[in-house]
Amino acid sequence: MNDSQLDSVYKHKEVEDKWYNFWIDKNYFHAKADLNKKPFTIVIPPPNITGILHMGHALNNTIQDILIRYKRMSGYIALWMPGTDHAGIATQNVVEKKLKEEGLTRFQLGREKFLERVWEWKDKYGSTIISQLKRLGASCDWQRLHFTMDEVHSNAVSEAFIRLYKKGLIYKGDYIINWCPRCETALSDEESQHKDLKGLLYYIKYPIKDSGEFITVATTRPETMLGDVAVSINPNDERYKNLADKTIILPILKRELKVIFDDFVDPKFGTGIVKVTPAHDLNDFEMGNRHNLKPILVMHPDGTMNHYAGKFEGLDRFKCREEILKDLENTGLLEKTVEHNYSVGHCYRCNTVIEPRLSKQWFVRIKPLAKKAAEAVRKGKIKFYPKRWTNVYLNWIDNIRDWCISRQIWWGHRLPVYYCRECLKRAGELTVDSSQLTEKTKSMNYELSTMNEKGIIVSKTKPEKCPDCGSTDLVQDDDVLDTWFSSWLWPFSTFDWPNLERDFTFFYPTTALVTAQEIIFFWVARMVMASLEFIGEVPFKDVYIHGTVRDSTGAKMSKSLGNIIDPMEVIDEFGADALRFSIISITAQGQDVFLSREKFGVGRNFANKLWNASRFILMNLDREVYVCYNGKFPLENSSLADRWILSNLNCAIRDIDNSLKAYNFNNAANILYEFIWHKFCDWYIEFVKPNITDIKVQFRLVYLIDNMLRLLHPFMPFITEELWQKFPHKGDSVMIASWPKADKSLIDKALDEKFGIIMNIVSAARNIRSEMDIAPSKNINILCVCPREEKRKLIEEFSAQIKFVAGADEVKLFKRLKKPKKSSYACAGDLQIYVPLEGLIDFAQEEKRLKGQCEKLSKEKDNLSRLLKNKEFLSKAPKEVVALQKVKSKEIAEKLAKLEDALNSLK
RNA sequence: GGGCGAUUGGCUCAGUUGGUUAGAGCGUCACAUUCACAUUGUGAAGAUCAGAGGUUCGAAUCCUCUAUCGCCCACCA
Repeated sequence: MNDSQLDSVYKHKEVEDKWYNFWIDKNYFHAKADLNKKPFTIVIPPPNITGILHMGHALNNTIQDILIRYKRMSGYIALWMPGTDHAGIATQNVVEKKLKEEGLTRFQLGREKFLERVWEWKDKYGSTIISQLKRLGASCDWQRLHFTMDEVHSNAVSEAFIRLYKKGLIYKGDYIINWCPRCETALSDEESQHKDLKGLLYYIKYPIKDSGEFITVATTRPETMLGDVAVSINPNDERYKNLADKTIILPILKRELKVIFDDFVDPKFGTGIVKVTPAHDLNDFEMGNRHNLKPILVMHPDGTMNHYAGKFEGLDRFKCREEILKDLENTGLLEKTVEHNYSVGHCYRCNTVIEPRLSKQWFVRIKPLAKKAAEAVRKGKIKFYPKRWTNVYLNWIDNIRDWCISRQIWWGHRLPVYYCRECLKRAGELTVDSSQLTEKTKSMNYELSTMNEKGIIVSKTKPEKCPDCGSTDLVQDDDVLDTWFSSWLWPFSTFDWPNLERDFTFFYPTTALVTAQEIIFFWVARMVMASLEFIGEVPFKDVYIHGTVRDSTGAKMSKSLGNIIDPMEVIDEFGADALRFSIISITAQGQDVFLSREKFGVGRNFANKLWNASRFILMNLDREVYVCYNGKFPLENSSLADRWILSNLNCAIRDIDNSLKAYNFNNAANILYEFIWHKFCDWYIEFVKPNITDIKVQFRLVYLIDNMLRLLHPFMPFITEELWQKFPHKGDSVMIASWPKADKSLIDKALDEKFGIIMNIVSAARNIRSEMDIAPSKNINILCVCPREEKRKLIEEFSAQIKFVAGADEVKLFKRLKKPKKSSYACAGDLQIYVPLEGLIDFAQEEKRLKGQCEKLSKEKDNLSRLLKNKEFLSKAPKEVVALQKVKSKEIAEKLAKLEDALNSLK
């Protein structure tokens, strides 16, 4: 007996920090380029600094850690590049909220002071998520921790911007963009999330000038009528041909509107006449361009109406809508209101209804980049797992529109763009109508017009003077770049691009990207574009898209719904290993995960089972094993059980490898669960228990545990390290131990069949025991009838074990035997088992039990005989299948006959 | 409007290239605590694989249609 006594329950709290610190101290997470080895690289999807770890992160990072640990053990130089994202709008919102509590706005503070506050906030809270990742066990190379606002990244961002600008792929232009009136910034199309709303369609009468007649237009946003400059009709619409030279009077404002004819208008929708508001609707804007109409912007950036709105000036857009409707109703111009379902964009950060707004913004001309990115995927240079995302990606990228990259916020990478006021003045471009600007927009200076290239200087640092006119009156553009403009460089900016060195050459392109479906467009596609553009290579080879984490009702987990399960609480209660294992084992490839608290019991119980199996072995381990363990499984004098478990171990290794290679993580986890619990613990340990003092048995157990711990380590890093260290082992840590290799020569399916005979006997005996209500304290005798010599020998060999696990006094073997009186019967495979019950037998119960079995068998027999009479089956099915069915049929018939005999002899 | 996913025992999900006995886990029921583990063990009950049609000797699996749920995309005034 060994003196190292373990608790009977695995206590994760005493283990996790200890080993994490140990790994850190040993510097195991650091990946150093080594040309003699192969690289395996993953860049982390950088979590927002505003974020705290949620279950989506837990899933995402567990998957990455599994891959990284697996590959690291397999001999790769495995680099997991960590970092965080500055998350422009999100972070700015958080800090602004805090300011509000102090009664401050960012404008009162000014840009510089405000940014100081954001950095303060970042220093204080920005690393929360990093420490949470550590608790999860993430083996990131923390020496390389990056942040998207670090200098390296700012430099990369400027570099990218300038290169694209010089290639003519970045431009500034007037366009209808998605405007969030709460964040007061432009958003990309991807940042505007469409939601279906039940709304109303308002039919409004517009008077025809000097006629006393009206036309009717339909709109969902009446407030935008204040910006109408025309009404539009399909040129083929016979109904309205007479309106061609008429003038329409805009109600309320009494402005005169032209009538234009445009194919865009669908005669079947509404009245077939559309109001045209080029400053607040994309289609209207395009129509306006086609017909040379001058747009009228009627709102301030904060969504209140400006002076073009006349008496509605100062009202919020929705309040304005109400007032206009009242007004129209009072003047009899509101013809009708009908219910109408439509979809409206919402800000992905604050959920405010997006206002389409004419605005001067910076755009990336994306089609040339997208073309290459589509090609790379079509040619198979990048593969999606599961495959179906390929089409989603391609569909998006084939229909891509230019990317609006400027944001009117302060937290982010400021555009590397400077304006020469002198040049702009001379070009007449500096035309800010200050009466239109609120305090906010004034400070942002955002309407500074720069359509003329002259006067625009794109540069990483502020130039001393204008290269054209020599003026020193230069100002930097106030806007910052979309957060994703730094994210899309992430796979190579983390390698200090454009100053690429050894590490880059070694580790790039990265191997796999693990992410959620939500950001395929935001991030995945754009990284592909950026890498192809700036590096000339794909950024990664595999993209694994995992599902969304939902609660048990299927709702997406979110703070606002209050259905969050906090991973930190789960780690406290169940342990990090339990969290990791549970979430992985229930996540089929690419399927959404439905979580509830109870599900973490699976992992915890599994950890405890492993703990106790190890405890049992450790309790019985001789010192000699510690001294002499050489990592081998002693095959001399090995039994069927030994060869069986060894075959199954190698089978498991092979299948786990295949599963991991195919990104089937749940499969791999379940193979381990099945092997460790139901093969190793349930059968193997039970079978070696009688011989536990045998040193060879101990070596074998240690070998098996050693292998299991290695295989399980990527999934459950903490408990495997804790146990591995307690067992005889070579090396300093399981996390750098070598990954087991499957020895296919040891895999033998015949062993399963042979060992299955033993298992069947035990199961049959247990079944009888249970169904016949035989108390566990009462021992039984098992009479085994088996005509075949070799099988009898086999059973003989294991009689001690069978006795042990089935609670039998004796296992007697017979070549032939007339059914003994007063005994219960069972068939186990092709052999028969009797358990004499000496007066204890309840005939009625036994009859019922046997009849039940008979029924099952005869159904099966009927099915098979029908099949075997089917001529077409016999002629068309492969010979092997037919032969197999014949054998089966014969076996079943025999079994059934014997069962019926047993049943009859009861009477 | 277009696309995708799901539908399998009470619940949550597996199910590789079609092969005839559809698997787990949780839950349920019964029994068990001298046993490494009650976070346990043993046994049992429980599913005509959403529906219809088709291909095939043979379909949970392949095809078509339908239904329900969910997601994504889209410039439906």
